[in-house]
Amino acid sequence: MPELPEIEAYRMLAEQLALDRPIAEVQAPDAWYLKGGTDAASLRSALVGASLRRARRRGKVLYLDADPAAVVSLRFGMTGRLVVDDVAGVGDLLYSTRRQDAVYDRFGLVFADGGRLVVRDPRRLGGVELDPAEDRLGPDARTLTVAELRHALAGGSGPLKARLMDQARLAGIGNLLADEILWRAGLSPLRPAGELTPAQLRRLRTHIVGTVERAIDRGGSHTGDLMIARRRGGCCPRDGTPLARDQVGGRTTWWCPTHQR
DNA sequence: ATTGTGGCCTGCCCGC
DNA sequence: TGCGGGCAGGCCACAA
Repeated sequence: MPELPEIEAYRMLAEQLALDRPIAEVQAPDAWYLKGGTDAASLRSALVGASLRRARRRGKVLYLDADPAAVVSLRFGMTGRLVVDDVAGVGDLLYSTRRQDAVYDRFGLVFADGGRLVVRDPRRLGGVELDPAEDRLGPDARTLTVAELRHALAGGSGPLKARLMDQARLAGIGNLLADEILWRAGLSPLRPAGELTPAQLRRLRTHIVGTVERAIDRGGSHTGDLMIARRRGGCCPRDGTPLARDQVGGRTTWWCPTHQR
């Protein structure tokens, strides 16, 4: 599903293909998909005649900066893709259908040249917002510092994994990346978030940034080394221990009780 | 304030 | 072989 690495691919696609093309039409056929009080009329008013100048990303949110000034945020849930001129930002998406069907188009910008930027999301778990509040998200996981991580985890009594996936504290980590990061860092997903030693904090920060960067290079959050074992009967690729399967933060969590402490 | 839970959405997989 | 109940999880509303 789209986590930070997939959204980064979408951002690059938008930067490559969608900038500086005057917008002729806004397609917003699904009012449910418009969030934060946004409606189709306000989107048209802000965007028709404008052009996109920049595509930014913070965590799992893609921001399109338009000129005259307007910002559109795109969230992709777990099955959303970005498609520009029929070029998809990523290939297969875990848990999403491979069908490329226009009935799943939830939002679109039609350019004056006839091309199109589309959010294609079968399960409608994503959303579009005009001029969103961007400070609802924590610092981006790709460029996370130790100080930022310390602050994100401070005072937390809940499980470490739940904090890592809290987008308001740390933006970009989803369920698959969280499992992979904690597995690589050798930390239990269940340990209290606020009780890491300075050395563990540094180690975790290294693995967050490193795992994210590697997933971007390798083409997605499903490319981690733990992923092949993330199934019933799966064993730890590092030490062969049968993996534990728990619900942590409401999410299915696969982890190694031997080397994750 | 923080933490936990349920529901939304839909395609697909597994077991009967 | 066909069918239907779970399952997947990002995110939000809500409860404690």
